[in-house]
Amino acid sequence: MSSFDEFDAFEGASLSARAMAPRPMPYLDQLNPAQREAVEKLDGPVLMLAGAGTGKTKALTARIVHLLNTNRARPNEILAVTFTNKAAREMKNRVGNMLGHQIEGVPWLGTFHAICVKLLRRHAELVGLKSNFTILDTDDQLRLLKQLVAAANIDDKRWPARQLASLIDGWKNRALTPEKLPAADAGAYNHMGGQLYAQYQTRLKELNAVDFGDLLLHMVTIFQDHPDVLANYQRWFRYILVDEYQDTNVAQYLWLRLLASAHKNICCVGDDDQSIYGWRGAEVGNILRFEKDFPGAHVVRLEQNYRSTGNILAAASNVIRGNENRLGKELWTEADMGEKVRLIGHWDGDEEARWVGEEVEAMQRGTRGSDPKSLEDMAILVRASHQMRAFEDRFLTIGLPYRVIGGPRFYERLEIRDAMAYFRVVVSPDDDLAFERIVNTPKRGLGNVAQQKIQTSARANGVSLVEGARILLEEKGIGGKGAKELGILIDGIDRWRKQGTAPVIEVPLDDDDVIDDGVTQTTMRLQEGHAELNHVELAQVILDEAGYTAMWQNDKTPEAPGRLENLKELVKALEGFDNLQGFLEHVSLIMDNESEDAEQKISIMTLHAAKGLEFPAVFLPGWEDGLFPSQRSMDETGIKGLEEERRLAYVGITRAEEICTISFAGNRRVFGQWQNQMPSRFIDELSDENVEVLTPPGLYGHSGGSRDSGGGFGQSGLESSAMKADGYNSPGWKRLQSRAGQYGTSQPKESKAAAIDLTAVSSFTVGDRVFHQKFGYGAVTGIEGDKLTINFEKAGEKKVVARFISATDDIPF
DNA sequence: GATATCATAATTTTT
DNA sequence: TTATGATATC
Repeated sequence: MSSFDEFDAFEGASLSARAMAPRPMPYLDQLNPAQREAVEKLDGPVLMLAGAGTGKTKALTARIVHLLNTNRARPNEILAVTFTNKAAREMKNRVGNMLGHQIEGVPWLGTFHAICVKLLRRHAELVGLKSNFTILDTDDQLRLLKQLVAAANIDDKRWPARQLASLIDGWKNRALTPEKLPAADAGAYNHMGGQLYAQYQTRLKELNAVDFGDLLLHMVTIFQDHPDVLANYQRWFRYILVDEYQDTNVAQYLWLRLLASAHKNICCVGDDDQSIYGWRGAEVGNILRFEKDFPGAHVVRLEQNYRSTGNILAAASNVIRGNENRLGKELWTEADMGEKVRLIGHWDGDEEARWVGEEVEAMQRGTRGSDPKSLEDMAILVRASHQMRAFEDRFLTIGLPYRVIGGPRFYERLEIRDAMAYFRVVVSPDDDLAFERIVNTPKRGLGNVAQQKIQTSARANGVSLVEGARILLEEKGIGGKGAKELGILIDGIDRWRKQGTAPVIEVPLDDDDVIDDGVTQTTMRLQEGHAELNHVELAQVILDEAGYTAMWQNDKTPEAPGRLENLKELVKALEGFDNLQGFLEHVSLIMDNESEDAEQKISIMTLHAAKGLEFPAVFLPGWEDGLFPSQRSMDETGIKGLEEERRLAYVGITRAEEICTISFAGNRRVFGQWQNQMPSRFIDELSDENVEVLTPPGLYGHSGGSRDSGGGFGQSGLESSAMKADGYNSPGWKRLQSRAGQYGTSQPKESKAAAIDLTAVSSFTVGDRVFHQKFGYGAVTGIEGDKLTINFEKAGEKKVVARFISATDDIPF
């Protein structure tokens, strides 16, 4: 409001005065003093220490807008880096909204990796690559390493290639090229580490390929070895912004420091208390050292939290206070104290899952002392993904819709990588890794021996695998079924390439993010005229004619339908690109997993995956020493590891807005063995006065008891009042229903018996063969209300709610 | 070259 | 316990 008052004052002024008036800055008025300070201090180094839920994205986006608004920089002179595509997308959207779409956007806002790809394609030749290099996924990387390890005659039992991969990864994170590798590191992996690393890098160059780590490493190398190139970018990027600075590794740090060293207009945003990726190479030291790196740095602390209640904040603060190495921040809030953090112990992990399930349902009904909550408003955050299983099993049994966040990303899935390998072979015939991947997928009768022959032939003739295979066939080096199939595949590759190719011409690059540094390529290749098939049709043809689609259609495993679905999605995603090549260049960096579905579900994810998210109600199960904090973490990195675990605890608690429930179990099955568990040491670090201890049902007296424990309640005062407030006539229930109604598809999610799907129940009888999304095929062995007992072929006997089951017959009875 | 069987290892995973 | 990967066997 107030900003517009100012603006209105010009209404009566002279035209010239009005024309020269500064642009209004309404975005500044929405900031608190600390945020505003961080936004307005535009020049020189700034460290924005932003605690959880303190509005750092808001400040960051406002800062970008302010840079533009004050004419400090044009949109393409701002470099803004994030770690995730999601964060980049959100920032782009918010900048766009603030600017009211007056400009097209900020072209150099993106992830470290995305920006480095863009830069590296311009300067690829400086590190011996062509600008159309491919980005290898971890699969390809591992396959390549395995070959090198085998060639070096190393027993990969004792020295798994995987281990070498993570060593190399670590070196790249630390910006160590093979030449710079310290002797101590080079001696790792049976004294061969350094040597194999060098060989790996050589091989990558031969393949015109890079891995994720190379994207940063190559750019650092280029900047270090070519001061002229660096100087151009130093001039070009007048202002630099960095999100999640506590997560930067050495390579990213060097990259930033090189770019910022001239003007030092760098603003880093982060929270040392949320540094949880040390094991991935992140250096908390980077943020702790900022003021030394950039003398005279302006440090701003964002400490007002807009997310959580007082109790939650206080409990979290007390935990994190246990860490020695921190810059120190104290979060505060204007919000009420709210409910205390709830703490509860259980007999074992199953009991814990059962209890959480009941709590979730109670919260849905609104019988937990607060308004009814949607499942979308709740999350279960675990330390390790194997903890999810108990919850999934339980939720399946009671029919509670859930969603697991994380897991393999879309482009990491087997079928997507296979499909992309086909595309790669067609687009770049010398992509040996892609060829290796698909040569016998689907099965073509080309096993180890045949593949070895292809390798030998290729090497002997100094050509790619595809050509090697062609020669091998001409020389009749292999015979039988394999030879025939290989011939079909090679013909197919030739044909597909022809069908998808049109004449190529060079056209000037007309892009507002071109940097005029004299080195940049100023033309790009464009397809002219018409190919026989457009790239979307081509993709479909490739998958069909290669027999890849058929392979999954004939597959009887429960995953097969989903995989076909994913393939369809992949082909559809192609529509957003001009050609296959363009798709392949970007896909590994941009495809993510988010599929929005209409149904309301509770989220289950790891604590790591939860960073940056928030939920009204959060469950934190498994707070037991050894599990959380993780024993391995403490064993491997000692106090450093423990402190990172503690930060993880802090991250977990601060995800909660209103209700935070911590739980632990006294017994847990670890690798099949029952183990006694001690409550996590972090539990005792919670401040007493902010915690309410709940008593679990069943701990005293009967053990666990029946599932339908609408009557299993009775332990705390909350519940007795909850019981009274229950019933479908209560205001809470009505609100729940009306809210559910907004989402069209979803029926009111059960308050127990409320939503039994009678048609589903009646449609099954004992003995029916049925299909379940997760467990696959099975036979019905019992029916009990809306729950079916099913003996699954793969998963064994389970009790599952009928609506998750579909009949395998097509007869709809 | 494909299938069955056995040994082995087992956090967290932004790109 | 379980999932995965390498060897043994057909």
